[in-house]
Amino acid sequence: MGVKFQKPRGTQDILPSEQKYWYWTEDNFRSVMLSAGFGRIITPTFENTDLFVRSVGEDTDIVSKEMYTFTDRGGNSLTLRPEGTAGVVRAYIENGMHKEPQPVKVFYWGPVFRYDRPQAGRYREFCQPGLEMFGEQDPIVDAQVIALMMKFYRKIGLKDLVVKINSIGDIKGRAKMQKALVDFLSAHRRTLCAECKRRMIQNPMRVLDCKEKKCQPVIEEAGGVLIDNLNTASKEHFTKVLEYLDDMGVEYELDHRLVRGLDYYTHTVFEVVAKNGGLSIGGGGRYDELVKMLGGPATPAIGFGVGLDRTIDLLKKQNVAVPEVVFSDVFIVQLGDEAKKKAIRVIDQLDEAGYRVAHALGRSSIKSQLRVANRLGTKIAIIIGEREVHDKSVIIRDLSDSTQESVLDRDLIKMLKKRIQ
RNA sequence: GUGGACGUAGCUUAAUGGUAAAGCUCCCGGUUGUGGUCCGGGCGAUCUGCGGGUUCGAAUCCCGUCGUCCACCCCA
Repeated sequence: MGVKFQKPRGTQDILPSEQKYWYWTEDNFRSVMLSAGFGRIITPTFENTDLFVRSVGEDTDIVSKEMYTFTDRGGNSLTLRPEGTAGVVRAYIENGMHKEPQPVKVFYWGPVFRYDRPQAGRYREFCQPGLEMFGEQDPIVDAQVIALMMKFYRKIGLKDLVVKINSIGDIKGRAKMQKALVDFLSAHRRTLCAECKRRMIQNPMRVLDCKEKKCQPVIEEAGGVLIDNLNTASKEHFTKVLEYLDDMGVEYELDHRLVRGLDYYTHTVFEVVAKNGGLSIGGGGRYDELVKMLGGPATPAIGFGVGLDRTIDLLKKQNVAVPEVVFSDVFIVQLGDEAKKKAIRVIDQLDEAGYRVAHALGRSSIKSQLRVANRLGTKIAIIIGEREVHDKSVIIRDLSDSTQESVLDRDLIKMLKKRIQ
């Protein structure tokens, strides 16, 4: 059979056998968020293109070459969200959430889209849970948010992670810092690649992202230039954040080259990676100017996003045992027409009692039905044949140890409870 | 966006110019109503992602295209 259609490049089918990882991470994420006082928010999967251009930044890779942008029938330019923050900030402003008690704490879970060349751990549609916290600029929340993110990773069972962290300063110091950076880069312009020379003028911070070999020595130093030129307030903020992290026992690693691919960040930026290297599985930072920039009141804010697909890849790589999804507690086997009718009644009864009931009513031989039960991994089989119909009884068989007993219909639930706690 | 490898039944692979194999899975059976192991049998590639070309003849060679993976880039 030739397959006519295949999934679009960079997308994935996540089959039932994979779902245990999704339930596991989703349940944990939700409980970590709820217990920390975050409320769930669901925003549209697509927004006006301009929202992303303005917030993420025109000269970022995301906006300049990775967005799924389309024109709808009304002629509006819309874009499938390439990240989670912009939409939440828009919602915060649009719904007047700045009138709610601050800080406002929300979390989300959903797909994001980037037109990028697929690779292991890199998809065009991927799942990105995250949180945003508005209205608090104290460095303690930077540390708390990072700690919360690590708590999630710890709860799902990941080990050996480290937070890479840096500060890119506040907006007031940005001009001076950028000038120092540009001065420094200009002095070394001959050793920089063409792209960097362009970025130096358009968006100097982005030069730090360059991986061009010839630029490396300069960039290495440039990171130091940034840190050295943080203004006093920014330095203080960053120092406090690190202090709090030390205090909370969160393991971090300073990375002066970390500037992140989105323009809206200020102060603290961070990414999480496995200690033995690999892709970053989550990241975030503070963005104190974004709310105002998008038309809201000046509001400090901070957030992070988790790359769930990569997180799950890492769970597998680290052989973390996640709970199996139980598809069925009992399996009903029926033999003959009358038994089949009785089976339907028993299925209802057990369903009402809260059991997950599996069956293969379309099959007739006991062998084939038990084979299915075995394949599903069901612990208990309930066998109903002609004899049981007459005796008003059923056979309860424990497939794990091959013991079985005949019980009267009216004792079924009671006897089942003994075998399944 | 750049460079490279790869693409055979649901899955993992074999066959490298001569009319597509195997294991697993799946289905059926191994005496009266009992699974997992074992044994026997069967379904399964409208033919080797798709389209074109070279050739008497292609899964095997060439081109294009789609997809996967790797490196770069970027990030989640």
